[in-house]
Amino acid sequence: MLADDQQQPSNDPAGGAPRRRATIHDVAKLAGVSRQTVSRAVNDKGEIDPGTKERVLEAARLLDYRPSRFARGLVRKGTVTAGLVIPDLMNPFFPEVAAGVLEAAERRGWQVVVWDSRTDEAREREALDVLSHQADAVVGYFKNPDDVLARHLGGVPLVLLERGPQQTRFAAVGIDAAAGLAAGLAHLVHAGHRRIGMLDGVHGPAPRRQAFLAEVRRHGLPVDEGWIAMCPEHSVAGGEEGMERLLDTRPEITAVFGFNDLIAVGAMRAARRRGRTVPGDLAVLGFDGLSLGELVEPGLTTLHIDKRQLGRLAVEQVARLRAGEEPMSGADAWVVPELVVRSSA
Amino acid sequence: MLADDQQQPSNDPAGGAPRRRATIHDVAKLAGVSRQTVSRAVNDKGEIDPGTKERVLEAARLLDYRPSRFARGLVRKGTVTAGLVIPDLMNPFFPEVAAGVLEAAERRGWQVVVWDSRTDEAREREALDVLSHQADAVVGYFKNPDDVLARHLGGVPLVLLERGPQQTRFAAVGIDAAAGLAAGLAHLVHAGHRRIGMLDGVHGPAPRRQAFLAEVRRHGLPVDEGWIAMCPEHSVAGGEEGMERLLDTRPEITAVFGFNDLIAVGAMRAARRRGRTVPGDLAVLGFDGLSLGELVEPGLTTLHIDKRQLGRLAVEQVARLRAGEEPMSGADAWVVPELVVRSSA
DNA sequence: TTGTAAGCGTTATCAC
DNA sequence: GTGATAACGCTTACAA
Repeated sequence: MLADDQQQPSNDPAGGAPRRRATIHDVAKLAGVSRQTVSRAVNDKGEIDPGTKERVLEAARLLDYRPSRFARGLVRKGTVTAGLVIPDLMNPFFPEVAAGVLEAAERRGWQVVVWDSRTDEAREREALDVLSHQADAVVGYFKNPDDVLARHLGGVPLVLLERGPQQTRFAAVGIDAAAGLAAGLAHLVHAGHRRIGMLDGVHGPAPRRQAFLAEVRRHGLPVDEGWIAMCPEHSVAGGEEGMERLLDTRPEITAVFGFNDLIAVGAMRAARRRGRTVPGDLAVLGFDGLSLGELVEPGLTTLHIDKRQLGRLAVEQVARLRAGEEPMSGADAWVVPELVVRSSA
Repeated sequence: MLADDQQQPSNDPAGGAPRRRATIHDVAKLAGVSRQTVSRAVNDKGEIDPGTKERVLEAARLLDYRPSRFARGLVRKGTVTAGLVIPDLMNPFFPEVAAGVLEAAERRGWQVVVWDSRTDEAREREALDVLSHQADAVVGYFKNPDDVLARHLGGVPLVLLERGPQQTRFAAVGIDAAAGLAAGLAHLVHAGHRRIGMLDGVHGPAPRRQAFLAEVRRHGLPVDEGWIAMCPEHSVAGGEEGMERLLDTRPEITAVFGFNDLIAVGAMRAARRRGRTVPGDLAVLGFDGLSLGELVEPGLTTLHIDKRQLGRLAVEQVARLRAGEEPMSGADAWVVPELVVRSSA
């Protein structure tokens, strides 16, 4: 049986030059039947004599025959491949989004080709150059502006992750940063904080920062761009660095909102290294809801996002695009963060 | 220009039934040229009049034409797609391995289709059933035994992650658990521990446990299966549960080795909840080297693995298989853990 | 510069 | 049960 062939370089019966892969034709010839019969045997349809079938399968095994997915795809429609572009596999946030995408895609019988762009705009473009040829649709995180994306997309449908409708002309799924920050800042203000800073991420969605600013002002608290420190990267180290800087320029803050949980954790570490206690001297609020937040001490208070759901939604958008339907917009295409209070704030 | 088309349901110029996708033929007809000319325009080869090219491109845009990747693949060889089967995207270990795979694959110009098996044997088989048709090779983590894998592989080359040569007839890349545990236990023993338990993972590679047992015995320490508690899952929660049990049955232990870092962190938490200090009353040693280990308190002492490298190696094995070469074996196909001492042990 | 013809490897249709 | 024959959508010679 074909199945029993386990030693891997099973190949090369003649032991010669690196042969081209066997085709259905070769198998047919070797088995002394027509290509059609080979097809029947390999895809085990009925309408074939068990004996012939056996003979064909044996020939196939001998030649290490595997049907060409291209030829097959050409003739059998229905194989859908989606591209997924992820900026940073090391940030636990994104694998979880990816899990949602994979889950939803699998449910639809789609495959997913994954690319790691490492938050690099040039790499994003390379990803699109490839995926635009190999995928039926693309979902992902992109820093490149709409027109650049379009140029490298060659007409393939695109669903942007974490971009609001006012930020792109493409279909998108996003996070309701405003709602999240309303809850988050209400919590901080309620706890008595009036001098609240932010640790922003360099290449992330601007809405987090805007929502922060809006909410702070709505509460009538003092704030300006000086209260916001940029983190060079969306990591714990980046958060530490940003916090150091913020503590230098605005030592009076009593609370800080981190662009994401990694940055927030970095902020806690930096603050404590500077001799500040958390939450005593400095309250820290994160954004993401990584499980990491439960593990650090004190536990991280954060705006939890259903990342899997974000991924699932993205796939649903793709499906709509493909069906020629209007993509979801507004609240349907949003995930709303939920405040999870632990000890850090 | 084609590129400027950004609104997404751009489709459906006639506004009718859900049309089939336009082919090169349709474009040729609309532009009033031959298919060959369309091909030239789309792949912008030279040898074409700028005017016609423009006209063709316009027609293509109008029809929302995208070349079929199948037809293309059929005629242009060289598109390689690898399948990657990952057991648990929520464990930060695996995204990092995946990153290594993606990195190496990209460098070779390969694409990677990712599947999340969620450590489920049935799902592994489903993944293989699909990937065996859609991928040129598969790498991944599998619980299914060799013969089952072979049956669902249909002859597609497979590279197993974290299986030693004595555990599989397939090509594989592994972790030198023995070397790791030698270093790890030496450290614990040197620190004076003589009663060391282990928190094992249910469906993980057995070598960790075997190496643990071997090393403990080599040091002449008391140990039997009772010193090893099974964790129901490879997570912090699983580690907590296992530790609870171990503390019940073997309260005399002064140190514990965790199957992976997540489990080790769970062990720390459970131990402390039980009133034991770490490392004072209980030393904890992990295995993986997740960055999480630096963030918890106390910092987790662990056997650090270069996960990216593991992924890269796997891709290299695939390349060898494809080239008909002998896959690497022994030390070449191993990643050696490195002891990272922090405060937990 | 452009068109014609011949595959690429598979499956579906329809005879035999 | 089995085998021609015609697609499938594209590219690559080779002509024109």
